[in-house]
Amino acid sequence: MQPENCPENSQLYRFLAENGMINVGSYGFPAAMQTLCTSSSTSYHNSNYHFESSVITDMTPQDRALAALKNHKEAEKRRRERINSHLDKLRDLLPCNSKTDKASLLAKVVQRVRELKQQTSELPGLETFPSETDEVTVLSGEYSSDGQLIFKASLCCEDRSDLMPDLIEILKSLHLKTLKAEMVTLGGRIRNVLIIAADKDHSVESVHFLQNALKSLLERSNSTERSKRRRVLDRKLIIQ
Amino acid sequence: MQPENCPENSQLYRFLAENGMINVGSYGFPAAMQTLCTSSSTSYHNSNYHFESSVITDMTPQDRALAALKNHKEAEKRRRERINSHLDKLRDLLPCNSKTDKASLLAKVVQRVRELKQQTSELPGLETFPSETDEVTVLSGEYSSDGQLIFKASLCCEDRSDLMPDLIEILKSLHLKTLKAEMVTLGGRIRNVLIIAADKDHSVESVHFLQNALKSLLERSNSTERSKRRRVLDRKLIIQ
DNA sequence: ATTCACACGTGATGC
DNA sequence: TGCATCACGTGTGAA
Repeated sequence: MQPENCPENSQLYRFLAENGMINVGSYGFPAAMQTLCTSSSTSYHNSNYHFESSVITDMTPQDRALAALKNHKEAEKRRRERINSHLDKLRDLLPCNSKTDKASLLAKVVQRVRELKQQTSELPGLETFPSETDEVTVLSGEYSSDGQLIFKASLCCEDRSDLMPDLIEILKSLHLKTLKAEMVTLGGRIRNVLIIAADKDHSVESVHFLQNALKSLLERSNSTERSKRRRVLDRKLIIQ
Repeated sequence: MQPENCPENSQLYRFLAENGMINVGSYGFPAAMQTLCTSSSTSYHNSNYHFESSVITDMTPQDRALAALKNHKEAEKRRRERINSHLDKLRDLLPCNSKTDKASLLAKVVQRVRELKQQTSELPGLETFPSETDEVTVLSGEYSSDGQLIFKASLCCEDRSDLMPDLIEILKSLHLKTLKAEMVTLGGRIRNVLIIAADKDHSVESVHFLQNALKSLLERSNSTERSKRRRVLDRKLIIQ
């Protein structure tokens, strides 16, 4: 807890304060008590203030504006704190001391994630079964003799019945041909590994588009509630 | 390239501008050309103004202040861009679409790094040899029958002659006893794995302090130039 | 004295 | 409308 940083120093604040808004501190909503959540950073429950009608009706437009401003200010502060707390966690996780730059820290994180991603993808046997974490991997691939770009795409997520139609639709819309497909499900999760051929004309863009499309596909999977997670038969299917 | 964001909207700017500083755009020093570093994503080309010496000598204090302000503004903008570009890279690396929150994105990153770190630390055989990436791992450990906390600490970094003395000094200052030590070097890099006992009184704090101390040790290793990287004999030493 | 990184409060924008 | 996020310009302290 650092001492309050005296926003009264601000010219604008002084300007407003001198115009008769004295008790700035008494207005405004209480900042929603933020409970520490493990990872997802977003627990904005209990924004339930019950205030009497008189409080509302007594608010002049100026008061409302000031209250909104204060609210906004505090919300922004909470947002910063949330982001910074995650950055601190990352500082703990990576080999760097506590006073490294935000930018350098993030650079290290990028590097580390790339490395780890590569390491795990190189591990034999781990790739065949679906993992517990969602994943989209699109490797750069090579050009075949006739100029087509051949590359590998992998998608690991919760299984759902309309996943394959969506996937097929995506591939069709991007004019991508599936040369080989490997599909493994285990415990309600699925891993798809596709070998794909892209037309020579827009091959690079297609790869990038595909990556984004797969990610949004995956987001859609996540937005559907977990409670619907039906138990499906584990199956392994290889088309080639 | 978005259209200029008209800082003239700002009240302060307007205030300054109305006091006779009309041609704000023509003043200002060129931002110091920032050299491109590999990872930091910053292409700050073409801020090349070449001004005659008269320009400098003609600077009134007001001009200098304005120039400094502009400089500062631009530097800050560059900093933001640097950070955000790293965040964008992380967005590409993780399974999330391009419009996910900064905070949520970072939460995912934390989760991912934790997972990957755990995965790789569980892999047999990979841990014995020093890796190419610097690493500090301090596992939580267990309490022995006499109340001491027994835990494992691992440190992987460039080898250097005064690493061991530093390490010993750290352990001594934290009142930690080394029960078992394993040291493997390969190609100028070293991996230390220590089994450590902490006094019952400040065991938890000691673990945390140790982690930070090891990290700063590692930072010191990095700050010494790589050119001094002497070729040392690979060795494997186990004390127990 | 200059540079650098950070936190802050604010306006804009989206839902 | 209110409540999110974001980019921005600024003040400030450390090297």
